[in-house]
Amino acid sequence: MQDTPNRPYHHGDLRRAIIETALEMLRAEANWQFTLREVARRAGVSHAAPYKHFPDKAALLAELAMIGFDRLREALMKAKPEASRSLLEEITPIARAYVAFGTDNPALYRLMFSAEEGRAVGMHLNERALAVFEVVLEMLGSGQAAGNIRKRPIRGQAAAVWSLIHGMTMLAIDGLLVPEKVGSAPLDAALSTLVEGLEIPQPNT
Amino acid sequence: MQDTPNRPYHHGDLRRAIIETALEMLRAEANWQFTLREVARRAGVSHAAPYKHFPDKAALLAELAMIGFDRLREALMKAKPEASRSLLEEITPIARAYVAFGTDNPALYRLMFSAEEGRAVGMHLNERALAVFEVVLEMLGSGQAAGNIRKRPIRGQAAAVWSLIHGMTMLAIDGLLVPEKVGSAPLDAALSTLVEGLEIPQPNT
DNA sequence: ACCTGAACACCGTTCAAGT
DNA sequence: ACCTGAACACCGTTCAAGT
Repeated sequence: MQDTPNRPYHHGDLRRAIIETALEMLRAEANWQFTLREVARRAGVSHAAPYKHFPDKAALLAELAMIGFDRLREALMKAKPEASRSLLEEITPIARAYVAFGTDNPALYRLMFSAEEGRAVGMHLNERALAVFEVVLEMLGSGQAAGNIRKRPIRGQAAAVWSLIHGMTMLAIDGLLVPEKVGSAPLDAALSTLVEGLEIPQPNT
Repeated sequence: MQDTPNRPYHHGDLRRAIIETALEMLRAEANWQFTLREVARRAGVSHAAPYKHFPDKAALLAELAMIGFDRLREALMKAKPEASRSLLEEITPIARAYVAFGTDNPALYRLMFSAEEGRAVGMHLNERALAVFEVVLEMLGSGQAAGNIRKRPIRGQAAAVWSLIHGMTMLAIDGLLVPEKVGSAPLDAALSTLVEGLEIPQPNT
């Protein structure tokens, strides 16, 4: 696919090719044992070539994880509704987009949260992950300002929202939170429980 | 440790020894690349010996994961308070015990939720995992019966509780939900948000 | 400056042979 | 019935050598 018929000795942009090949393979198979050699093989280069562009396997994984976080953040921002009357209307599409990102890209999502090495190396992985947290934070901030949300420490509320959605995504990927096992539409049900804890109680409760 | 000085040719109870050695190693190092050969080495047997007791590496991982779920369930039941006046009083010690289990045994906890193979093999891993879900379910059931909890579909509420606590545990293990980064005492803050969504609104809100 | 091929130290898994 | 040792096909990583 990315190897030209008369591929020259020098690839041209092997770095990008490696990343794209890896992302493709992550998308294709959910339970794939990530292998540097296989990535190189499919990119059409020797297994030693990647080492000219990444210090080691962990560095590539960290890079992929960062891309994953960036994409997740974009997906969340795109899902953000223009205007919304209630918190549930605001939070539901974002939460849906989040879980959908995870279940559509299970291997990548897992990778994003298991790159221990990448995190230890001191790369910008943590910051990228916390950028997702910021999206949640902003949403809650505007909700509090609009008077839709209980006045509580906002970082605590954000921790609750992120934890719940991240946990649900993980359980969904693991096949543990599917309708047959846990009741129908677990996302919506869990979400409304969460929203009831965030929003200011209405008279008709 | 578990290899006697004059160990005979036949180990006696190698199956148990392998499991215990593996658990020990999981406890010792948080970011350990699980290696069948290293387990065998530390158990004092050849690297082929484990294959007489487990069909393959995935089977051993699945077994360890099941043990992990059993221990988690025990820890939760032990943490369950005798009597409790409010939902927060009931749920807080359980949630604390859950997160503590994860942060105390990060490698094992990760393993429990990443044994894709073990789940596919059709072992009883899923059932063991869902037994944890049952603990949450029971707690909410008694809470609803006592009139502490909003009358909502209970499986949805349980999905919210398990997702939030699982997500928080994972984020804590990943070092993403620590006080410095996310505000102080994220567990307590998130928990009170969740509890506000579960319990029937009090007049003094 | 970028890539290859051989080499090294590891894995998981199998299988004939040992006790 | 249970364990070992050699063997096979794989990895990640390094390094001299090629273009």
